[in-house]
Amino acid sequence: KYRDKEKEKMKHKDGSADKYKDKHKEKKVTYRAHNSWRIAHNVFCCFCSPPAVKSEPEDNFYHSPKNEKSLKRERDDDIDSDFKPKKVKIENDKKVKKRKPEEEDIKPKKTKNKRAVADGKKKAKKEPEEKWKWWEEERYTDGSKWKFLEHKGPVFAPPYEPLPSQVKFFYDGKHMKLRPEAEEVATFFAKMLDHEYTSKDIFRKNFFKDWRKEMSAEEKTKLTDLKKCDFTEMSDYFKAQSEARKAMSKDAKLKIKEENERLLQLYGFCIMDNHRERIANFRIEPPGLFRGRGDHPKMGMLKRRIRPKDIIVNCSKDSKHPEPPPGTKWKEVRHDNKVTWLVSWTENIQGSIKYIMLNPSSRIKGEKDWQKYETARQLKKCVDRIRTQYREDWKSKEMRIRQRAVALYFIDKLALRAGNEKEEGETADTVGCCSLRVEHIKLYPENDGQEFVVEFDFLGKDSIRYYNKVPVEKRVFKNLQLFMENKDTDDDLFDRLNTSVLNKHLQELMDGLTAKVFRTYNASITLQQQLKQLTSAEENLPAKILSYNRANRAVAILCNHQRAPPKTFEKSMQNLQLRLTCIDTKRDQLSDAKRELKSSKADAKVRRDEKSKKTVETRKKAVERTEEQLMKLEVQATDREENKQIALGTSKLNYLDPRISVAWCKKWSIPVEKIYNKTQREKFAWAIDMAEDDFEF
DNA sequence: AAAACGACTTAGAAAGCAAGGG
DNA sequence: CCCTTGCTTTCTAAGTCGTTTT
Repeated sequence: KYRDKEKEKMKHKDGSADKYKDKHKEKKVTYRAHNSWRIAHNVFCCFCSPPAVKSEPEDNFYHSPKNEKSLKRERDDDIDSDFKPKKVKIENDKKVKKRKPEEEDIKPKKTKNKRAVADGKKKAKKEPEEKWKWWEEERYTDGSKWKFLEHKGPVFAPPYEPLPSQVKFFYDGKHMKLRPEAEEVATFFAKMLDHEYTSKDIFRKNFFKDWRKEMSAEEKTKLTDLKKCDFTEMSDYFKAQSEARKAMSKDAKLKIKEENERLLQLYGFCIMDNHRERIANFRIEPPGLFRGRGDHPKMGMLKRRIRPKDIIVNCSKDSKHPEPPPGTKWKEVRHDNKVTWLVSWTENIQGSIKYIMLNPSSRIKGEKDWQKYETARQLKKCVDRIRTQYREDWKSKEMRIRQRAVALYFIDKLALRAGNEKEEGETADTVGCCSLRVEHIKLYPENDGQEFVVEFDFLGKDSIRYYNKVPVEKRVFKNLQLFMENKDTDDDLFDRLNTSVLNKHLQELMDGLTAKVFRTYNASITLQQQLKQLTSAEENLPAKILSYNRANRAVAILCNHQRAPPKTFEKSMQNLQLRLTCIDTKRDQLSDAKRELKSSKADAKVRRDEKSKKTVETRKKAVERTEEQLMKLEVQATDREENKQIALGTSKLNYLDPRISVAWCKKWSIPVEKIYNKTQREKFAWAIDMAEDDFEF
């Protein structure tokens, strides 16, 4: 056993010697200031807390697979076959095609509306098609995403309009007229002058380099130093423009609105398989300066204008193809129904492909979303087994297995992202689980009275800082010590692991399982568990909603969804103060009203006439109303306070099975509008329609 | 087997807008 | 009625993960 271990260690040293390049030596880690509260408050959520505490909720939900579903077994089998998006083995078997992954109501609807075939496009346009329930129809099982697709193509960015001649640009104090190509790029910079980006070295360097590419030979020789460029007149001009826009007459504003609506109706929808569906982003991204997040090496580079000849159009052969603008041609028109995009182009900063796709309310996005949650529910059934296994694997004699097991433990317990490797120098230096480096964790055999504490401190997606101190099990701790032996701070912590190895392993544990499923699963199960725990029947509506938001917040904390507190942080604090004063006033009003009520009651007793009875009634009502208002304000204030730098939206939109929320609303007779706004209701229409109050994730 | 590519989901910031309080 | 101010919508960057190419 020990020899093996040694062998592993050797491999470690030799095999990966050149893997440990000096890659991250001089990276600057600039954390956002607002994250410091996390350190200060040492925030934990249910999954970051010690195992002992954690195991309680688990018991409620992590049933062993057998107990859990003995009754429903056969049906689950069907479900399984439904949710193999890629490897559909059942090809033409109509019987298996029932698209209901939901156990409760598979049978009734399956033959109702067959997906109509690819010809009735005209008709689809006519009928406004009030609320198509795609979730009651069959799904494709052959890997195709649609049979018919017609759209009008993208809307291009408006062409550049040269500045009026009175708006001048100065170089080294002297007026200089730029030719339009160079002037346009200059305006991009001018528009960002107030932003701190423009003071960053890399941004300025990248911008200037790309700007010079747009200059004439003459301009190039003259303009050699960005510091000598004076964009203030341009900047002021644009500010004035936006002021003018704000101050426009109602009429003019309406006109613009109408024009936007016209554009939306024309370009904002497509016809996919007989249904008119909303497109998410039908406008091509306008040119401008690239704004990466965090310490991005390419910030400030010129994002070039996209022209028709950059565009690949995807639609069905028998559709009316979109026309390129007069005098131009598309790069290509293709008819690929194995993909969901309508338009694509290659972007020049990273060389990646950008797409125009459908709105989240569309069938094609909704089905996928639904399926995502079904996969997570599958994980629920086998998560106990998987957890047992990775704990076993902590003892493996193979280094790669141990690393895999510890990484998986982090992904499960802390909801970390998988952490693909990234090309160095192309993007900001951020990491996820598999790409953690030695410098990102600290080990404390003992810390604040807890044993085996791991301190995480790294920049994750979007350069959002992840900071957490977590007690772990002894075996994990010992393993981490082993992984860190003889390594430099910028070496990979899991040097024998990457996301593709991990996901291959997960695939073997459960069909469709990947690292991100754990995030979805843990987020949703946490919501369900927290809702159960926090909601009490006696509470009134605002209090229940506060409970919902708190449950939501637990998830957001788990997933580390942060937001920058508004720039006017101080001001918002003042506002809160104001709100509190407001509440106080309400409180006074309330006691006044109560006193009045009492006196009028007494009055009524003496007089016993209709009039005084009425007064009692109205005063009673007044008290109730004020009480309600007070409650509402208090709740609002607490909610906001607790929410200061936590963003609930992302988890609500991407991680929480909407059926949990819908079921909760039904159970407590809370209008779903209190939880989901219009957009969200559109996206989750399937869940709102199908989830009953007894839905269990 | 590793690098590159392609398609798709997830993400926070900024822009736009409406509603409620002074 | 105006003006914040907070919510919604838009925007597009930045991930994940499977497939294809080298």
